[in-house]
Amino acid sequence: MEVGGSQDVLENKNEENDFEKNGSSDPVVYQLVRVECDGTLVPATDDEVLQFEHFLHDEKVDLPSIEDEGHVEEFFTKDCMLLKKPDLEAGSSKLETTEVQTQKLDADLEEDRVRPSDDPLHLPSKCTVVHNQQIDILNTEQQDNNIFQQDNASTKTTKSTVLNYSCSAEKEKADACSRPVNDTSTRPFVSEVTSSVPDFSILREVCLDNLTIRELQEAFRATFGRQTTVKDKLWLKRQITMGLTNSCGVPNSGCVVKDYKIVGKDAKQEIPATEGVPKVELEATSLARDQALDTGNERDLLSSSYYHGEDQQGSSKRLKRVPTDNDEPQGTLLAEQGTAKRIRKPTKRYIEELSDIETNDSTGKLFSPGKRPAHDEVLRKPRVTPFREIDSLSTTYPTRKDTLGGFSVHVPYVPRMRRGRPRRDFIPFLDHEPSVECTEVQTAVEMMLEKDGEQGNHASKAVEVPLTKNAEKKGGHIETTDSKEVQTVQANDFCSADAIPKIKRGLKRKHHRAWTLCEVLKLVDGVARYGAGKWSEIRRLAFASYSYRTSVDLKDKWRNLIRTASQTQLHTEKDRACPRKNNPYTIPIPPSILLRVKELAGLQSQAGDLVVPIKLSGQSSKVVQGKRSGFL
DNA sequence: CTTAGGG
DNA sequence: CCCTAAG
Repeated sequence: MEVGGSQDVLENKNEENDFEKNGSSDPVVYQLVRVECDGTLVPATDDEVLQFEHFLHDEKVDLPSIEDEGHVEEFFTKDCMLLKKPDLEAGSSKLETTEVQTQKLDADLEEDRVRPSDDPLHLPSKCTVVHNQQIDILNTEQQDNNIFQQDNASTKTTKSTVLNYSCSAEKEKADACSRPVNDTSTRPFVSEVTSSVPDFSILREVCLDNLTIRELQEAFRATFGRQTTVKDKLWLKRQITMGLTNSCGVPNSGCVVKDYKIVGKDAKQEIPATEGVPKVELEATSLARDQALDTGNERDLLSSSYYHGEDQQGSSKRLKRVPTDNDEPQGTLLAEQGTAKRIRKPTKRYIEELSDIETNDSTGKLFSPGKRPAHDEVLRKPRVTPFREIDSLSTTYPTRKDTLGGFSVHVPYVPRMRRGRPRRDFIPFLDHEPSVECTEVQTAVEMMLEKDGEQGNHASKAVEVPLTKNAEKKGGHIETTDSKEVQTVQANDFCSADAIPKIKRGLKRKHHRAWTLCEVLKLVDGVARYGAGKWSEIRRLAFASYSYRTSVDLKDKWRNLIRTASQTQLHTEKDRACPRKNNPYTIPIPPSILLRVKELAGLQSQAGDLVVPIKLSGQSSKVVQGKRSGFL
């Protein structure tokens, strides 16, 4: 069953939009919802979903451990929160850990949600990801690393935008939590993290309740090795506690951490440190449930639903893991090592992103929906699914064939993803474009062949290549990208993002075609006949043979002509003095033509609505001695 | 799709 | 040339 579930992940997701559904199915589904002030959940809008998707995606794909906390934090600060709805059927055993973690996390999140005003950062409405069902992700053929990614991919397809952030996050969290101080596991990031983790031995016994926010933050830092800007005491406490105890079953309040154990101040319960990490966590969780430890209402809700499902799968799902609860981290370590999965090495990107996020966060500058999101979002997008996939396969980008100046070449292909303002700071990917080399030749040829209009039309239009491969994803993702400026979750796009736009750019740019004298003449004539502004007409009638000149081109050219004409006139004499100024590469336009252009321009502007074209039967430039030519 | 404009 | 906003 599990397996089947996993396979159907995507499908399930699609179908599980409605979080009302119970967790009868295995798949874990996250739905993005908005939590209103009153705590009600409202389905997120596409935009919101979009945002989250990115965010989530990032998280999942490359985020390793501990940092998760940070992310979550970010989440909050951004007024977004991840909520998992635990209809619980634990997925496969593997997943379980995650699941459990998730549960806990959710609890935390919920907690946060419940206490909106605690933190200034919390805004009235929030975005929440609801976890509808458990997905047996782990069973998927993809291994840990890929799982989330895959998940994302599938998610994207869904318009409903089901997000499964918690999964990874949870997982990570689990890792973090379970990670013992001396964890020497082979996991790359783990070691890394570990190193950064200050010895919280000093925190072995602490009563978090007595700490100030600042102290808590400090403790947080000590525990997770990273700074936090969260000012939510409760949250901090919980995080810290969890971190120290490797447990997620942390009461909302009144608890003391003792030797990696949580000691309920209220004497409610004592949660054994779950060294077994996730797995153990599960146990712990269940335990907690039994004990009805937490006072949190939301918690109860969660647990109820959560456990609801659990009963069925209960034993089977649970890790076979022996409940050997060693309070000792070491034990945890061993256990961890024994566990095959949960190995995800941090991506550089991830790291950067993370830091970036933090940076931003610390800045205290919550991104304002207005501006930057536009770019960032777009930029980020690409990396999300399609590209990722590609990336993993081979670091190459998809290419398409294009003909430039008669040369057939492969150019990186990227589907057009946005319609918003283009990014300007990208580094031209054009260098790639073969057209450069060909250009000279071609232009030269063209010059000589001004007549044959049809020539070289190939280059002009980039063919819309159906991206079959990315189709699905695109549908879900890229497409959505178009949505205006959605406030993006984060602005850290720099790494992956910028690459995409460039590519696209390069592809699209039409081959440059120098205007020939002949064309200019025709243009001028056309303007004279039909009037400036009738570009389509002119193009149709006068440029019938030059298919590569669009009305826009004509317009642009005309504009340039006017510009040069005016300049030339003024500086005619000067030009002689400074011949260098004349661009040798531009075709010198005979003064006569310029003159005429000028006149026409003047007439046009003057006439205003006197659109009536002046009939110049004669081709000679001089002919047009407009009555008003004097004006200019 | 066309135009007009800014880049 | 590109990209967009307006028609």
